[in-house]
Amino acid sequence: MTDPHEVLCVHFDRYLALDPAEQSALKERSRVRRLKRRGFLLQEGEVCRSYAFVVEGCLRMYEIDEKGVEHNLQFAQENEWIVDIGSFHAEKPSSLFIEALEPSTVVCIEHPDLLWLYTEHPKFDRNFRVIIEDLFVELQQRLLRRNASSAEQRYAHFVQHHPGLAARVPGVHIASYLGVTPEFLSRLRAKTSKH
Amino acid sequence: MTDPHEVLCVHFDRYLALDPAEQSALKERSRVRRLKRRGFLLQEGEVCRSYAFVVEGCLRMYEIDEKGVEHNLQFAQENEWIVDIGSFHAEKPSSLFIEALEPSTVVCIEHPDLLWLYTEHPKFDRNFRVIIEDLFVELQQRLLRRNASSAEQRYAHFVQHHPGLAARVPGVHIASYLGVTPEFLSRLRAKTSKH
DNA sequence: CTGAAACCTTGATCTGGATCAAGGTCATTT
DNA sequence: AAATGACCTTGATCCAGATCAAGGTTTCAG
Repeated sequence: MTDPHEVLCVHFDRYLALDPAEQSALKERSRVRRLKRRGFLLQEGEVCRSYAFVVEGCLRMYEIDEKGVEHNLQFAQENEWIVDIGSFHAEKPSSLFIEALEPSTVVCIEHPDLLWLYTEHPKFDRNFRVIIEDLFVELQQRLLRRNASSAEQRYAHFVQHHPGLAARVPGVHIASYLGVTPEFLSRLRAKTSKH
Repeated sequence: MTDPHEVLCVHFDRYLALDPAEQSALKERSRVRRLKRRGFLLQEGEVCRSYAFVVEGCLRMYEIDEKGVEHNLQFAQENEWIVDIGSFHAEKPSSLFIEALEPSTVVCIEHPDLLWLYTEHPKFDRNFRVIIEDLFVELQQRLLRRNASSAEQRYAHFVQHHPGLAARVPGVHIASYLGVTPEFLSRLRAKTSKH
């Protein structure tokens, strides 16, 4: 309903809010993309060309291992970023996929545009530093949990901290995100739901 | 070149190199700390007050779970950073420990000093953004490996990519870092070493 | 409306890695 | 030089979670 660019600008209010000049620069240097369910924003072998900000919908980023098994690394819902940062910055082919789980709307900032924003408006350096720091902390916690907690505990934690995702995303994908098989997740759910 | 501050300045040459003004600002706003073996830079319950850059030695960051088991989250050797970013920025008590595995020398930048550097010299925003981006990518890869590879593969990968650490750090700590028990790591080593 | 694909469940069996237990080798300290 | 504790190894047993197999339900494109 509201303009996707607008949503993105508002998002930055959570950090150092953008002044009008920065807002219009951002609008000029980004573009809206709409994806249908199962549409890809990135596929293995391609260079990840843009930082994507989710305005509406839900996406996942995953890898396929040598046995052909998928491993979900990240979900992104409204107001979250999704990008293969390694591929994006090095401009090297990615080993990841980014796929829409629902019809989705994202705002994309391509590599040269982001660099331009960084150097022309240092506030973007600052804001993206803070954004990544937060993601980094989350990721560290996830890795610690992966090593320190049982599948049951990890699932309980996921449901508690991402109730939206738990309801929105098929179990197969949650299982893969947590590092268990779909069968085992099903059993966990069965156990959990009796009381 | 043996001056720890000097080593830190040189480190930034890998990113946007610092000009003389930035170098002297950095020197003024950081301080050298020496730790003996088993000395702590951070303990559970304390606020992590500083970003630490390792000039010499080797440290680890870990958590102790409710059963009293340690889980190593990160090692840091010469020219690497170690900090609980979450605790540092939120100025909240940490749940982590940072301990020297050897007598070590680090350069510390405290919270107010880093903020001052960020606002006074925006290049630090940029450089720390890039530093964290790199760490973030590494962490993502580790999490993917944790979910997609066997203990044997993870250990092989560790030895290949961190031969220095593999030789320097006791097996117990490597095991914990990889998410296996020391006993199992010992068996992996036995298997691996017979050609 | 229909068929195929996506998704979930449940049972039977198997296995990578954990746990428990014991002994052995170094270093450091006293 | 003994003693303490850190570190590594090896064997026996156990279990959380994987794998394999089958059937059931919902979703949706044609």
